[in-house]
Amino acid sequence: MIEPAYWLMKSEPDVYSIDDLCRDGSTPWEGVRNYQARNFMTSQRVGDRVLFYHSNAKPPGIVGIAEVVRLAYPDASQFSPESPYFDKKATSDHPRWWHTDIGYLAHFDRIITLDELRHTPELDDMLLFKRSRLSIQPINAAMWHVIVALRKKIMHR
DNA sequence: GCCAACGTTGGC
DNA sequence: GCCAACGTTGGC
Repeated sequence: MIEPAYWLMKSEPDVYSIDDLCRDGSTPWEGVRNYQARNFMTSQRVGDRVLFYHSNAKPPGIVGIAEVVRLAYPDASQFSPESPYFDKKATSDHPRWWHTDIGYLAHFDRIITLDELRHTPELDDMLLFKRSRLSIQPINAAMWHVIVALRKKIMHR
C-alpha cells in the first residue's frame, strides 16, 4: 500500500471556504499563479491528504481535512482573456498553470488557529511560519498526526 | 485598512 | 544577471 503524502492548502473563506467545499463535494483548485505552489500541486497524487487552511480569516487556521481526487491538469482560466487569471504567455500546447481537484473529507470540531500552531513545539518547522505566502505546502507525516490529534484537544481558557 | 514580507517583471 | 519597481499575500 502506498502511503499518501500530506499537504496544507490555503483558501480565503470569503472566496472559497470549507463550507463551500462541503457543499460542492469536490472542486478544481484553479487560480494558483505561484510557481512553487504549482510545482507542489503537480506532484500531488490521488488520495493525498490535505489540511484545509483559512487565510485572511478571523482567526486564520486549519478548519478541516480534504483529499486530492484528481491529478493535475491544465488550468482553463489561463486561456480566457476575460478571466482575472488569464496568462498571455500560456498556450494550450504549453500550459503554464496546472491544478488538481480537491474533495471534501471533514470539518474539524474547532479551528486550530495559526496562533495555536505557532505555540506547538512539534510544529516549529512548519513552512507556514517560514514561507508565510506559500499557499500550497507539504506537511510531513509526523506533523500531520500532531495536527489531527490537536483537533480533539480541549482548550482551557 | 495598513503594511511588512516577498515573489515577479522588465529595463539595463 | 542584477535589481528597482511593482503587485500580492496575509496577519494584525
